[in-house]
Amino acid sequence: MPAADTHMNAASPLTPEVPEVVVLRLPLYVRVLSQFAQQGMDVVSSEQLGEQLQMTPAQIRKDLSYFGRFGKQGRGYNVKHLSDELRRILGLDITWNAAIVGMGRLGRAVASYPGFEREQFRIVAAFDANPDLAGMRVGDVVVQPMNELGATVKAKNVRIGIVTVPAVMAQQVINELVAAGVKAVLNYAPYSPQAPADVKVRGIDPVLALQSMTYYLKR
Amino acid sequence: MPAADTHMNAASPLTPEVPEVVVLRLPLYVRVLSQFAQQGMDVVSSEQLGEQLQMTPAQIRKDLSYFGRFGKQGRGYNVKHLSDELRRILGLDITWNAAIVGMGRLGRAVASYPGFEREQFRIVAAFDANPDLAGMRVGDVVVQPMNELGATVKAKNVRIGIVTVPAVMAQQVINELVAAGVKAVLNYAPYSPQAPADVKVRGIDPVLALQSMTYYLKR
DNA sequence: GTTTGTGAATTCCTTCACAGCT
DNA sequence: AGCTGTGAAGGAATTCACAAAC
Repeated sequence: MPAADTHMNAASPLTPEVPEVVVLRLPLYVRVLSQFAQQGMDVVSSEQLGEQLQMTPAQIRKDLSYFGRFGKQGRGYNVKHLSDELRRILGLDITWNAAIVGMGRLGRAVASYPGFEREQFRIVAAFDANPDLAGMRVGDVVVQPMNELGATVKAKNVRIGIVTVPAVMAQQVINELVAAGVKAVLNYAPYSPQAPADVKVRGIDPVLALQSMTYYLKR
Repeated sequence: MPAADTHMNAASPLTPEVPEVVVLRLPLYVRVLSQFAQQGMDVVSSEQLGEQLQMTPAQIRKDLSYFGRFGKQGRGYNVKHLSDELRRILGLDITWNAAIVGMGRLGRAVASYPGFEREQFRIVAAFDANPDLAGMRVGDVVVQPMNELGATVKAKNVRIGIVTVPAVMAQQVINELVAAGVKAVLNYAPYSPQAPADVKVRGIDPVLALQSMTYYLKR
């Protein structure tokens, strides 16, 4: 196991855990660093990062300090170096395999989204409960029936499940993915699923996002 | 920064400043209440809501207490009543008009997603910078050129913008939407935009969600 | 001079625990 | 008895502010 964690504190029996909210922000830093790199910048300050991300420089520095010391006083952070370090910390230095379940309109759109491949997430299998869809080609993969999910997930080293089924099917599908060994689920269904504590679930629901904004719109 | 006013407490009894995290959770409550209603339940406890949403009952009760007293001691909450109240609080008792900008593959998929209409968000206009797409029919609307954005947004009472353009175009498009009077933006571009404080922006980025989960996967 | 990294201070959020209502 | 609503307590996250490094 690589020594990705520079944190000390060996006295506590429990590992000093990085707050989840910090982990959620790291990809944002990676994204903005790519942008700065594309603009030809090779050094950036926490001030500049904070301006772009609408957050305080102190928060960025504090977040980074959970993982190490990546900057130079009086100068800032090397864009390429910080980006590489954060990618390594997040486990983005390798390609991750994902399986998508639900090949209706939404599933086909998600499977065709080029943003995944661009960031080294590869959809290596697709499933649908409708046997009529089996054999259909979507992107780089061929749709398989649900009964092949367990074996395929294991055979293809799939660690991530993407769920694009109707809300009423989501729990059952997530159960099957978890049973097959998946430890991370990206859930597009408008439903809050149950999952074991060692399985990470993130929801993508544009309707929830809209519904929280209307609160501020209605004067 | 010497403008540190620690006594700016708005003494107004009618505006108890609700934390944004609370507002972000309200749509979740609405969603789970619909689910319970569909199952035929007409009363729920904070315990039951908490179990479904994986949060503590106390948090749910505290959140609701920002807006009123919706439950009955010893009994719980009337599902229909609480749902109606939360929808009203969120401004979901009316239909909201939205405009979508960027009619490429992603934009067409988003515009066709039935989840918006189902929750009374109506896409009433669509725009694209490519003049060749003008006139194309997508769902219920016809794609218009960008130079018609300002007038159309005003004419059709659009309060929400949905941005499905490439990252490099996102800031410019958001600027145009804001100039046209839009006060809420749902941003699908993998980019963190700048916007005035009175404009709400929420990002939808499945890649960010995946990137924060891999941190936990790489054991 | 500039900017980081970080303990300390502060602010914000969650959970507790129980009075009070049904 | 059962469950809400809510001050108070406790815990987390953010921001401050400054010594150290360049």
